[in-house]
Amino acid sequence: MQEVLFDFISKYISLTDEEKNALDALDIFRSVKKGTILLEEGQKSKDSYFVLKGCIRKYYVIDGEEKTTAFYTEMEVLTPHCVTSKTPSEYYVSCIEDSIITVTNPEMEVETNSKFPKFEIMCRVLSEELLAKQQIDFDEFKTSSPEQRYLNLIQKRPDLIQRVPQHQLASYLGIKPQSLSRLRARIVEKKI
Amino acid sequence: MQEVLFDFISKYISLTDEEKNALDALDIFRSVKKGTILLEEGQKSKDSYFVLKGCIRKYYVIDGEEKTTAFYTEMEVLTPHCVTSKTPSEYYVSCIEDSIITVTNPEMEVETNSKFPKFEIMCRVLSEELLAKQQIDFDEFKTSSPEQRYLNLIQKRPDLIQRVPQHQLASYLGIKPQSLSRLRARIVEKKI
DNA sequence: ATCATTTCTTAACTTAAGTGAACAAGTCGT
DNA sequence: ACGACTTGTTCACTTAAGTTAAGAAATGAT
Repeated sequence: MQEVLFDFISKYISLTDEEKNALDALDIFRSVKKGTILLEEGQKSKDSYFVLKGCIRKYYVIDGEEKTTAFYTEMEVLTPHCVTSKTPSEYYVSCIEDSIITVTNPEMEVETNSKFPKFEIMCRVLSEELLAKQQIDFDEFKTSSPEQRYLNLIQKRPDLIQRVPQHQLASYLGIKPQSLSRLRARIVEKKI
Repeated sequence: MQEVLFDFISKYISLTDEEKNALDALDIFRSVKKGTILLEEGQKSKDSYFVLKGCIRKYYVIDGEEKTTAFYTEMEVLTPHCVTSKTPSEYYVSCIEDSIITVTNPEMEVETNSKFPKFEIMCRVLSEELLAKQQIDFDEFKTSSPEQRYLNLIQKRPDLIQRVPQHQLASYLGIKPQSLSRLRARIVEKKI
């Protein structure tokens, strides 16, 4: 499984054997069962998750209702807000498929970054990339209707539609499950 | 005006006189008039903007309609997507008040970062911070109705409601100007 | 295999946003 | 001061999403 991580990293920086060993030594790989809750509301965690295989989801509970706002699949990183803000988490993170992830914390990063300055650069590039992507996604969300957003999702992350329950997809699209169901029926209607 | 920039930077790293001089030497301060278009759709620009005073806005033109997706005010940075993606810009950036901004490009950053490794760290922290903030904003947007979003905006960025035209605010909230006008009337109604 | 739970769909009704148009108020340039 | 353009509001009408509820289908546990 390390290979998947090394391949990912090699897109940003080249790794020496020494660096690979240092990463191995951190013992960051975890195998998690579907349904496992990685982070709960109110918890103070320092852990970031990088998905090597599988899917994790972030959700809020508002007025007793789950509101899913993000899915993280292969090669995606989630650093919960509470890690940087040092406040209790506003949301949950759970595993919606049996998954393999890495679990890291800021201390590990600080240590690795000071030993290998290359990592600092990779972290900056990565978070800048992520920020740029996030901004485009947000813009698209704001400028389109729920129906357009769903059609857009079919184009951009068709896998999600297969692997994720509809009611979780609905809040991801900013609507209610019934609306998504109706909207889907409407689209099929139009095609005929 | 440099002082404003130095104060901002000093929240992240401490600056020596040598470093301050290096920054001065870059000659990055610009004074821009209201209405100036800093970036046009289709353009390939490398410039990032940091607002010291005033307000700039980012907008798309979709089916002949302007869709405003972000405002940047004092102490906020905009690195347009085209800078990192090296593709023509999908959107416009214009100045909606007489403003003072800095204009920088990746070459400057590379140079400064290699001279002063501290800057690399600041850049990472900054973009991580921005990413975290952006994610919270996106989550809030997804989990709330237009009316809640407007009430939220009154709390979080009351200045925007004063300094920005309503029809631009509307698309920022993901709705049409008429809907915002109606929604505002509804809120006033409720208060009485 | 059965029961309970979760997930998804459908329908009727309510509420709010989109649309198109008209008008008033404000701003800008000359 | 004037007209042109921009901005904001209102209204009538259309369309779509929210709500509540019922039931079908799928999933999981024992």
